[in-house]
Amino acid sequence: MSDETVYKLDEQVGYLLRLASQRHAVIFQELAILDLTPAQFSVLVRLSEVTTCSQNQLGRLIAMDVATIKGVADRLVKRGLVKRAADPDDKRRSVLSLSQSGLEIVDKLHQMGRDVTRETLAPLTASQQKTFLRLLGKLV
Amino acid sequence: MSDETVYKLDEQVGYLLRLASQRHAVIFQELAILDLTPAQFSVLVRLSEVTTCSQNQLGRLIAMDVATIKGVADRLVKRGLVKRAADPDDKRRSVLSLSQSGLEIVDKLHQMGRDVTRETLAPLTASQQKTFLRLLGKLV
DNA sequence: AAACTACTATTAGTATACTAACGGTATTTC
DNA sequence: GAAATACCGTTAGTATACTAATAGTAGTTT
Repeated sequence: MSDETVYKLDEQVGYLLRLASQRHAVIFQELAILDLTPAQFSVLVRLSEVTTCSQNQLGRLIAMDVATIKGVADRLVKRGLVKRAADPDDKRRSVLSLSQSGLEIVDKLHQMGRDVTRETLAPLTASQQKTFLRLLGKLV
Repeated sequence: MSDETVYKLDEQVGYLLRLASQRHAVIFQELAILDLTPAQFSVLVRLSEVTTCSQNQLGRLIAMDVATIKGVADRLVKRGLVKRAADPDDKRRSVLSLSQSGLEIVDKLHQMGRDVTRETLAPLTASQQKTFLRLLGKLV
């Protein structure tokens, strides 16, 4: 006889993380400006913080694979929210920065991000929200 | 002056959920038998619980889109872990069930799932783990 | 300076995860 | 019993997210 209880899929972290991410994605989509995705949002916000950055370096700053950041950046450049330029000092690099349109929506992005977080955490009390974010932060 | 504090990407639920999911995916991959993915794992475990199920219904039981479950089921059928049969009572439906090979690994799946969860939650104390899972469950 | 190593970005391939549209089948409603 | 509605699975298209391979560039070591 094992001391383990019956295995319940609905109690596993990985499964619950997927469900929570799904719910967050729905909320994000409802509140998103310009039909931005969470990944695109992260790129824009981080880029506004660092002003200028090589593509791979930016990926590292938001935990995105080089192949992933490539695609996300491509779409943002195509939409005119991000500029891509050659680095004069290092021919390997392309330097990313926000375009004028990108710069103009930064404040709206922050407000939108706050709304998404508020709505996502709404099922929890203020104190539970603090606890949850603290513990979630430890798992990263 | 706003009463809101500065917007920090690293403190937003959505961003943290993505990072936590990434870490979980890495751990899952390290401990996975047969190179199973988390999605495939969910299908197999749920299918072992219900024995038999239509494809779309199974998707609903693990919060997977009809288009998503289609792809996941296809790969599992191709690998011989899942059987797909026509429903004699409803010509629209295809009925899914575990194959012999699928049935034989159920116990290993449970053990593996427990290991993944244990490793993923390792940064937290036992009491924190309970709290975290409870709060995460409220966000689903 | 040549060799080695490390980093840059790109590409191809796979696996989720969604939307939207489709044709087929069941059920309900009148 | 015919029409309307709902559900089934499939397909095409888009967006993340990874691996692995590649070519080009930069730095380091000898």
